Amino acid sequence: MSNGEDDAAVRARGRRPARPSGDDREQAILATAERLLEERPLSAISVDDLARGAGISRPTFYFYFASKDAVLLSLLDRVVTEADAALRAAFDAPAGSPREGWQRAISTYHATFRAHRALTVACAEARPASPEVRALWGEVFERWVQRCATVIEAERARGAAPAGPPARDLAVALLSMNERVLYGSLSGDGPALAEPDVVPVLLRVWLTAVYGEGPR
Amino acid sequence: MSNGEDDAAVRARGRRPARPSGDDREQAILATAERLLEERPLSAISVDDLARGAGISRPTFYFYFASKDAVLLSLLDRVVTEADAALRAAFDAPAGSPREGWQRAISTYHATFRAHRALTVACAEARPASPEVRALWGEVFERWVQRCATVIEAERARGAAPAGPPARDLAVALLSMNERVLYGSLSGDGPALAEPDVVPVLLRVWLTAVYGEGPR
DNA sequence: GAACGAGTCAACGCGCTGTCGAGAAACGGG
DNA sequence: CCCGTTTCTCGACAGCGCGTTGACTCGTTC
Repeated sequence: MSNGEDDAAVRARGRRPARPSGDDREQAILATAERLLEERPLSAISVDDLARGAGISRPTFYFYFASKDAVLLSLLDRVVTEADAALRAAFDAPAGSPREGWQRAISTYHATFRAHRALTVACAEARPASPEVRALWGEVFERWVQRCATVIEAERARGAAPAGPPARDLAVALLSMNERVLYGSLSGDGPALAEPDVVPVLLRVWLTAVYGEGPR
Repeated sequence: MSNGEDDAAVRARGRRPARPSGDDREQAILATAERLLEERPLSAISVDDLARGAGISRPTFYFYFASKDAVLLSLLDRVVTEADAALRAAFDAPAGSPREGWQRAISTYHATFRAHRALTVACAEARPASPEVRALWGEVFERWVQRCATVIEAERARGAAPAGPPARDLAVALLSMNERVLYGSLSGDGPALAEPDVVPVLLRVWLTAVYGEGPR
């Protein structure tokens, strides 16, 4: 949800009514996690690594986070909020044709996650194992699906795009493509698109899928 | 590679020169793995579960497989070989237009992996952690990319498809879409396409991407 | 019948996770 | 100024899953 409640509100009402000493530790853990993720996957990072990196002992770690995954979730929450805001801005930007809107959205999506490569890859890999990560990602994905579907329907309504599969289905397929292609290109695993080619190729597929005639 | 060497050749030259008793155990382990994967993810299945399910003790398991992942790899190898053969057949089938070829290929892809839902999902989830799984999947993926790229180039050469991004890049993007959409629909996680909609929607995107004009 | 190799398992060591209970350190009211 | 309360800290424990070791059985082979 990226509500920030699990972070801020709990902080306010529960812990830390006056003293600000332990907040640093929490930040230190997050920073350590981000740093270690640059060099190895989450599965190769133990709670002990995180704790030592933050200058505390392992049990103390559990005072701040329920698990390793909770740290990742907290990190993901920030990035996802950032991405969502950037994406909303890209869509709502007044200037240019709708096609330029797609272009802006795809570049923004790509740029945001590329700026947090290690975290993005780690989350993609943790998703199957962590219900929370799955839920959080599912929510933003659903939001983007709806946003895209709305735009597609608007384009169809004004006659700019032809009829086709349900706009929602198209959006799911295309966003899935973005996700997988981006992951491949960031993780460097297997056959992947080279960095500079990612956006133009994705854009091309989006444009033909949205504006192209179906089988004639 | 699905070369079968790690399975068959090693079997022939190393172990089992005469006695056939232990082969059943190996099959029992594979069968147990496939059965247990129907009900829970690989991460929730221990080597002990596999061993007990096959009626042997845990150390004995290691006589047959190097690890849990090796079992999965062995299972994946079979499915991937099957999928590759089916896909090759779909492409090489003489009848119909090239567009029908795409349709056959996508349905075949979908049908094959759907028939092994649990295994497919497990492999997708194990891929980040297992270099062998990653390598095997990477190989078949690359093979499919090349096959698709070849067809796209042929279509362009005969004037049926317009110029566009490098055929290889297009193939990577579209196959990535297939992979992610199929995984989503099989794992039932997050926003996904409903089973019957998967093939038509994917096909539509493929056709517009390959045959549609780019931004005009 | 000795030597060999396939197959089997109890027992071990390791690294990881998460928890418990006993403290130290800071506040807040009497 | 002391005392209870809350925040924070960690040593030590319990448990699980992995992969290995070493010894033991049993059929085969020479």
